Amino acid sequence: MVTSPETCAQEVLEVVPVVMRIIRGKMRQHRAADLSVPQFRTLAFIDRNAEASLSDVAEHIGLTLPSMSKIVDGLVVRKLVTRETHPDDRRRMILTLTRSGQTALETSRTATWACLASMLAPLTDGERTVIVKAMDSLRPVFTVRLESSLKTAK
Amino acid sequence: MVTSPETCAQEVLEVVPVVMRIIRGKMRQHRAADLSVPQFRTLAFIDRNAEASLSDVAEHIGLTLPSMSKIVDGLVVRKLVTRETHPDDRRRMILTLTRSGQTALETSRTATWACLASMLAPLTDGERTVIVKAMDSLRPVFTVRLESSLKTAK
DNA sequence: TATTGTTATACTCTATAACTATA
DNA sequence: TATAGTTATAGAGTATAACAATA
Repeated sequence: MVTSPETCAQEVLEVVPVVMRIIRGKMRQHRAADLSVPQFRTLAFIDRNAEASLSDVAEHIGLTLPSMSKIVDGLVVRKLVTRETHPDDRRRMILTLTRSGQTALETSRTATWACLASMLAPLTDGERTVIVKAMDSLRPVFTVRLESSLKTAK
Repeated sequence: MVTSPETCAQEVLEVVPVVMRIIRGKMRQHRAADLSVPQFRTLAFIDRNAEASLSDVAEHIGLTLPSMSKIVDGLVVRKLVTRETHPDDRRRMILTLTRSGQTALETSRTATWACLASMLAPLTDGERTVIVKAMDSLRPVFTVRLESSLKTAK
């Protein structure tokens, strides 16, 4: 079976926005955490990358610095993230999750997983396997490369 | 191979937002059309469903009536859509694409397809086939009926 | 001079509540 | 009364441009 890039693109363009809308809704629905998708992704990145700078996060999430700055503002106000200046380079910020931030991330992640999982449960194992394989193919294609800014920063 | 709903959900939750962000960027990038994703989806729906009402569009895109109304406002101002009252029920709107609207839709669709296709081109045929199959599985799962939530909201 | 980040400003997207017009 | 849609209002997400602080 041959699948042209065009056909594949068409399918992706049709389905991904629909899935995205559901994910967004699910996340907002969990009042305990109440995180938007960008907020969730920001917390997740900071969790995975200790002492990340604002530029690191912005680059990975794919936002401009001002946009990222504003999102982090909100997270700091909600006390989910702390923002300190780096002792060795006072231009840089060191972003860290607070205890609350870790909890919010975990709560949101678990609840959203559970919701999505229940939606995916009616599918067959085979279908889910295909979906996972598809995601594994798509991930590197659409992931912004961090050209070592993180590593050099550390 | 067994893939649990949880594993599948995790993968979807991780990859879909990344793909979505690229799609959004690509769409905005084509200055000729310059459509946001919701605008694009709205035009596509009106194109597929002649004489759609505002409620029809809102329900299928998954937005509230005021949100949809505002999006359509913008499209009407840009002369991509016409908004007329239905002769048989003057509460209803009849939404139709203008010539410009058809052109904008086609331009945006083609350009975005081409961009995505070029990103998907390095994958193997097999990988693309898997992606298409995955999208076909995901589509019905996430194409959710919103009537219930809309009605209870009233 | 280059880098990191913030502020100012201006959009779009989105929701809820209150309203109008029509049925 | 019920339905279709708009207006009012508010807040988040996003971008560009201009700026400040630091290196």
